[in-house]
Amino acid sequence: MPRPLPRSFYARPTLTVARELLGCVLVRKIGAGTELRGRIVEAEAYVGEEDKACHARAGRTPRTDPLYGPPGFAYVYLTYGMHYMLNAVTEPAGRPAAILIRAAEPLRGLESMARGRGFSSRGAAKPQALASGPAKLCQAFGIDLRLNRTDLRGPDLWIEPGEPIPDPGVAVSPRIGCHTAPAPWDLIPWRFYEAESPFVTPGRALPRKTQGSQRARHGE
DNA sequence: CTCTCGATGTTCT
DNA sequence: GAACATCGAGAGG
Repeated sequence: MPRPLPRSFYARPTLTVARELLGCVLVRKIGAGTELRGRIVEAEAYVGEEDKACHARAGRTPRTDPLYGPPGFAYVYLTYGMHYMLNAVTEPAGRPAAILIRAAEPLRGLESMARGRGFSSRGAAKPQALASGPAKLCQAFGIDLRLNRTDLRGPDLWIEPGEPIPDPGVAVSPRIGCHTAPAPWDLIPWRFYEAESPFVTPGRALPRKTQGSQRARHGE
């Protein structure tokens, strides 16, 4: 039974929603039988036309239109010509904002997720390789453009409440992949993730401008 | 382990 | 034309 978060959950400040989305459970129902479930462990906030890393920085266009719509719906788009990204629209209608769901801890339907990721059903795919990044998550959960504008109360895709993660378990950092946005939007710490989780985006060398070794040390 | 590069198509300048 | 909310393969230490 879908027990989705109510629309009022999303109709709040995006930073609050992003933080509280950690620990909630993303559910994808495919056909009659398969139900994929994953615990959200990483999310990023994109807020308003003034946020120069947000797609809405270019104003309302056919692509960004869902961001201006009512909260609690999906905003799905294609990037790099091959990867889909899943967002949850937030804030009251008219204010463009959303949360990028970046990573989840697989709970159920791991075999189907591995298939979606292109792993042969023979080899045992590591669970932390299934949805540890926004494009991987979409592959694992079978999310593509057909789910753009989908109601996040189901029946195809929804998010349920989960066990809340206490503050000490949550870390923040700049948003990943926003290094070309003008300051302060490139460094503003609007990425939220579970500090100790092995299911978040793996640390990678960020495309560096001219600096040498500038590593995002976290955890501790 | 680190770093570089190419895939691939839509959107924006 | 360039950029792009990415990923994985391959080269090198």
